Amino acid sequence: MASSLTTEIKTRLIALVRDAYNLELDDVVSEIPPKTELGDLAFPLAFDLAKRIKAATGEKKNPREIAAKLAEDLKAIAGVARVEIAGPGYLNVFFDRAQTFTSLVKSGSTTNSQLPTPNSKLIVEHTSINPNKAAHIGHVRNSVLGDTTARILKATGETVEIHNYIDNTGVQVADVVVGFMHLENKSLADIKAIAERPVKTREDNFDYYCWDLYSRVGQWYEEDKTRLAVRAQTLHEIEEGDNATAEIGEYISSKIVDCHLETMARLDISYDLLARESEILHLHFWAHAFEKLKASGVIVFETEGRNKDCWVMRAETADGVTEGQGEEESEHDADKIIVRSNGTVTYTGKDIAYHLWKLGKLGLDFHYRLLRHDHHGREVWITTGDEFAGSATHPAFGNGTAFLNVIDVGQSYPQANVKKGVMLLAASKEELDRVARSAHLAYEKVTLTPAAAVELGLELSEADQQRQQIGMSGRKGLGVKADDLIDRLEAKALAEVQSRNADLPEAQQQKIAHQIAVAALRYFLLKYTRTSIIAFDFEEALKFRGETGPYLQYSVRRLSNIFSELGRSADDVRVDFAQLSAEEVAAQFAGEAGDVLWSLVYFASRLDDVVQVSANAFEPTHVAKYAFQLADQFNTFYQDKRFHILKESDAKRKTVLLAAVDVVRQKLAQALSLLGIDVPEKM
RNA sequence: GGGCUUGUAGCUCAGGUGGAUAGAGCGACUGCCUCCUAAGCAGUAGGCCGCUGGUUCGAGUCCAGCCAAGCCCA
Repeated sequence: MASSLTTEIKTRLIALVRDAYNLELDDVVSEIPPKTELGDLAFPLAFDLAKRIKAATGEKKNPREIAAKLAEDLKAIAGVARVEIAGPGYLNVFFDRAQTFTSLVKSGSTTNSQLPTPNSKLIVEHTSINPNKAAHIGHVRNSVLGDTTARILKATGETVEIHNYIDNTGVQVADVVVGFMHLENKSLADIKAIAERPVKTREDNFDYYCWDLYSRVGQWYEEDKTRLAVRAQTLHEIEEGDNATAEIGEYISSKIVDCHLETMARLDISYDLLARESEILHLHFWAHAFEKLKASGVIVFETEGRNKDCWVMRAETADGVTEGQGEEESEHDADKIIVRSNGTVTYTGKDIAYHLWKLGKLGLDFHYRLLRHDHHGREVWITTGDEFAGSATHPAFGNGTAFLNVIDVGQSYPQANVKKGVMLLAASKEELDRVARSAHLAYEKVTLTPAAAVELGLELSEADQQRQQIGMSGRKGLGVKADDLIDRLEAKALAEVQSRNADLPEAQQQKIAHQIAVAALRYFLLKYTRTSIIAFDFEEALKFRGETGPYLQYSVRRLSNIFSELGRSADDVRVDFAQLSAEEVAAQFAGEAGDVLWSLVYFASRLDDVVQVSANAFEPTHVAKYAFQLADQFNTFYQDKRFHILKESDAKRKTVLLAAVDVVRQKLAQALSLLGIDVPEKM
């Protein structure tokens, strides 16, 4: 395959440079030339070599001359057709098109040949929505990023365990409990009646009910600040457990979690484990971690200064380099406090305890029970604090080699501290290296354009009208609810499907509309890099044309339709293809039309590389952009007058074209699957 | 005040480890359904890549300093 050939060429170049110039290169930079005519792989290394040779020997060499010397040897590598020196000294390699293409066709649907990384498990945490109200578009960005990143990591051979952290004892849950108990004077039975009432419209859903209630509680506090004492008391009772308030909190949060799981299932997102804050509390994870942190000296007790009587994390990095010691106190000092002078633990402290568990270093474990089977029938487990409620047998959770947390960018500093705390406890260099791979997958928020805010019923102040974007606010009840948006997408897609495929049964139309809606939403959220703020605009999100998910689906549909029209399978075509000689295949890649065909096939062959880059950077948008480019290139090819695939009279040429179509189809379908996008049977 | 992030076409955004003529979508304009094809395609217009320096054979990319916006922390 192309990527292994690249590796071979690089290895050879390093050896050549060693022999010819006595220089040791760590790696060789390669790039893809801007035009097919310039070659398939370019090495600008002669420029760098000229400089290094001059520095070492004082001898001035022309980069072109150096490149020419190296080129001779590369020609001998199997799979390399020819090598050219271009411009001021580029070394451009042309692949043997027939050979590369033939191996691509042969490899069929097999993906990366990479072996699974042994003894490694990545814990990906995403979603983690406060269980007190309906999920909105910002939450969905988190879930789609996390889910897609996990799919991509798995494709590179990683073992991935997906966690969804549930803060069921936090202040947000407390607020909704306050709403039910103090604003509405409802008992647990009353709340159950609401949660379990028959649902006629979305508005009847329990998470929608809580959405409104939560914003009313916010107003209630606003009206009289002394009411915040009610919140404090409620929160305290929830944290304590074993009382009526805690029971209500437990019921509400569990019901809301159910709602969230249903919402995410619509987008084909699921989890291995739901880890709950209540268990972290009641199983005393923190107390355990506290002892470890004290014993290892990672945190120290301050006896003087402004952090007097606090336990703080040492201002020393994992490398042993001290930072900002002495007079220069860090501005973020407060966050390095792990235990306050009044004896309470900070969030950072509790989070360190939880992450020690993720890495199997806490010396404590949750109990687990099977919560449900997801929409694919896979098991979804949840933690429990009650040993007897837990299942005797369960999968081995946690004990990961590294953790990846999908959390919005606002948490960057606390997250950095959590990682630092965990790193400081690493027992060995090897462990440190493994844990160092852990990362905070920070992503920017989804905000509202002023137009979207107006559409949601917000009356804009003059100042707001001037702004580019308006932040969503759960507290104010301002936001685009995930289920509302999916509903709108499905309705719009259904109208489109009906106008194109009126003859299909309604159930099938709805299934297709659903698939299109999911594709539109997922791609909309993945086309941006993580660091880009998405200003949500209804018109933009509801688009099915241009750079969108439905465009990608449509492209795969077209690719597949070629085979339906042909009346033969891709396997049949591969059998035909195997009969062709190398010369017959090569003939189809000659000339200008051959260049067009080759660049399409070559681009399709690059999926594995893109997936690897995407996985390394935890940036799923790379795969999304690649899929769009591949689809775009195919559609251009498809309308090119020189390629009338089914009408092609030359049987051998037709076979090569069909084999090429199949390669593109498989790679594009594979990319879409990594993005969590299904391809409808008809479009 | 400090930390993080961002600044590229009218708008929204791509541009791994510095490389050849900086790209896409949307919007605008001109065309293309007698064809395996219109959820599509071809074409036109649109750029001091925030500013100023520096490193380099070569900078949208790296470094420094400014300017502006957003977020986080006191």
